[in-house]
Amino acid sequence: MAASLGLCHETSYAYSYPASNTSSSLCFPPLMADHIVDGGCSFGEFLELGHSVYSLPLPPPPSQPVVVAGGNNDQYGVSSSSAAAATTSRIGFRTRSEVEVLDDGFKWRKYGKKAVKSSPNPRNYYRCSAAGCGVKKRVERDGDDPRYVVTTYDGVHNHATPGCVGGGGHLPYPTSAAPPWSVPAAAASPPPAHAQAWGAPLHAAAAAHSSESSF
DNA sequence: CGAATTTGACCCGCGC
DNA sequence: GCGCGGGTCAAATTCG
Repeated sequence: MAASLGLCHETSYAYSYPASNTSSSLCFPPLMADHIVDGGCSFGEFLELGHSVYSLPLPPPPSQPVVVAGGNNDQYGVSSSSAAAATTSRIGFRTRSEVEVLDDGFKWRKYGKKAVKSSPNPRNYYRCSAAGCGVKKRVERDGDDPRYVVTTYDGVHNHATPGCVGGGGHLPYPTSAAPPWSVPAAAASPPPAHAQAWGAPLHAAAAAHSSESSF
């Protein structure tokens, strides 16, 4: 199983997506479906789900449905946002990693670093370097447990990652097996059987990840 | 030489 | 209205 890979199987995810956006080809870090267990999913806070911790930083939309993948509300909390958020979705997840910059297939350019009060660790700001793509992400070490890195994505990529498109092979899963959050509106289907494989290559990041076998 | 990173300053929004 | 905190910008520096 994923744990044997010695990778970031302790990953927490939180994501909210505009239900209207179904055309985006998103490739976010691997989700260890096999590690996602039960947990009363609630918005606005991290959820410890077995080895994984989920957080849903955005408040639940008042009327939009929460699209859940895997047929299990406790597995994937993909919340749809209101119209106002149709262009600004936010996804947050916590990953146990020694490196802060996880290789998710996209090319990020750092544009800022800031010490925030909510955390003793500085927060780094990255922007997708792809032309026309305004997706941003914030990366910071978890104040409670520095072993974890909290990453928050802001926005939706309007392009495929080099690893997502055929031939790239950068990401740990094939495009056809895009993770549920890549197709929010239709995410009510179970994750692909090979979802576990998503946990494989976070490449450099993965290489630097601490071995989970000790935990 | 070009691209990416670093770092301080500035701007904006929110709470008091 | 003021102060604080968070986020972004832009110039300088560093690295490939």
